[in-house]
Amino acid sequence: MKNDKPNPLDEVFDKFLSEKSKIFKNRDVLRHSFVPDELPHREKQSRLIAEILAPALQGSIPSNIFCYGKTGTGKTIVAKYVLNYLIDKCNEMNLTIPITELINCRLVDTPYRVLSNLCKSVGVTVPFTGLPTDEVYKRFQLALDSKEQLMIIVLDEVDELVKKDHKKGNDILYDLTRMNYNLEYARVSLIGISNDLKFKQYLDPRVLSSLSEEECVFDAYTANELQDILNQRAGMGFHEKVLEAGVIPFVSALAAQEHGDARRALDLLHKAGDIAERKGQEIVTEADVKKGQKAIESDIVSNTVNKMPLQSKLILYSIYKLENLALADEIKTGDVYYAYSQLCKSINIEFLTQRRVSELITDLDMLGIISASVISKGRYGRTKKIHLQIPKKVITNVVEKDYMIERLKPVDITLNKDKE
DNA sequence: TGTCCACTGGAAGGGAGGGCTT
DNA sequence: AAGCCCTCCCTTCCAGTGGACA
Repeated sequence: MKNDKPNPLDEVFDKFLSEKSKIFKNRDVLRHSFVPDELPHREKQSRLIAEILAPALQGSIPSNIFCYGKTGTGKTIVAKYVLNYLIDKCNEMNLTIPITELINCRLVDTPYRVLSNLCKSVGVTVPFTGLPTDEVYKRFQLALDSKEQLMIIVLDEVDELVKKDHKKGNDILYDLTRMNYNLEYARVSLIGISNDLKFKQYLDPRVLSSLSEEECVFDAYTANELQDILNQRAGMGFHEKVLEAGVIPFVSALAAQEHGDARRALDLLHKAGDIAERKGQEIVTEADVKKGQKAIESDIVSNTVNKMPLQSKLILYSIYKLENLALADEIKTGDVYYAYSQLCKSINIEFLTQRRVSELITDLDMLGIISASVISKGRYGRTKKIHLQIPKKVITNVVEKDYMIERLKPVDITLNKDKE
């Protein structure tokens, strides 16, 4: 398998395998998916959820719970933590262990897929498409009700399910929240998690009342609370005295500015450790944190842009080209559409309608890649005022590397008004 | 004060590509 | 093989809108 010539990659792997990390004791505990034995500053929420789920241990039907709070405020981890604890408790007391299923509705974003995941967790396989949703629901219900058991379903980012299709999203939630009425032996409890506080307004009142029988609010962490969380994880994840004194307060302060996002804080601490390690340092400094922050931001943006479909890249590229024009002090939807259609013509591909382009512009805005605010220009109509929000370097590094876009580099873009 | 612009954004539906049931 | 259903991406249609201008 090996030839005589040494592969330079050997050096990388050998070094990694032979040397113990001077920085990390255990990297995994710094991942936000890791569930520690204790959750600082989430005792109240853990207790509340545990109290709501506890009756299930005695065979009654637990209430559905709706948890909400901003990103990185510990909603998902608290749900996982309580469920793990519940399972341990059942083990300890020789009780039937509940089936638990955590579904992230950002990834599993249609009623069909949610149901097919639920089917899988009760041992039923369904095709990834082809069946009527009703049929998948029936199969799930039948399998679940085949014996006395409790199932706890956690729908993380449940708002995504409803935002995508109000009617279908509400229907599936209605069915799941009311499922207990149709079950003879099994019981179901639903935990809905959302970071969109406006989400409730999309919900059918019937769904809202049954989903939020109990509510659990997660406030943003303060800088001090973040420090406690980071200290706990750093103690497990880093070797002793590896972190320079100011590192944790600095990371906490940065994350507190980002509306108290613990996930972000952990990522940043992890990244800073990585940077220090790669440089062969023995301590992590504030400078590493600063570099880490830049690297994280740049990674996120580049990845997002890279994964976008061609049409969105072309729209983004049109905005970039327009921003480079001296006249483009105020880029409007119409300008972008005109520029975009020029680009499409130059590489001989069909262009989308303005309605669709307007929607894709909104998507880019949601991703934070551009800003697009609706403004009125009086008798000159209503439009979106558009600005690029990412460094132009990302466009040249990522978008221009797309093999389709490479073909149109020489094309000159003009503003809509220039054509008259 | 009414008009009118350049859109926005909701709703409905088409059709392609996938797969199931009968 | 036919009929049906799903998702995804898109089009078409159209009512609604904020505010500059006549």
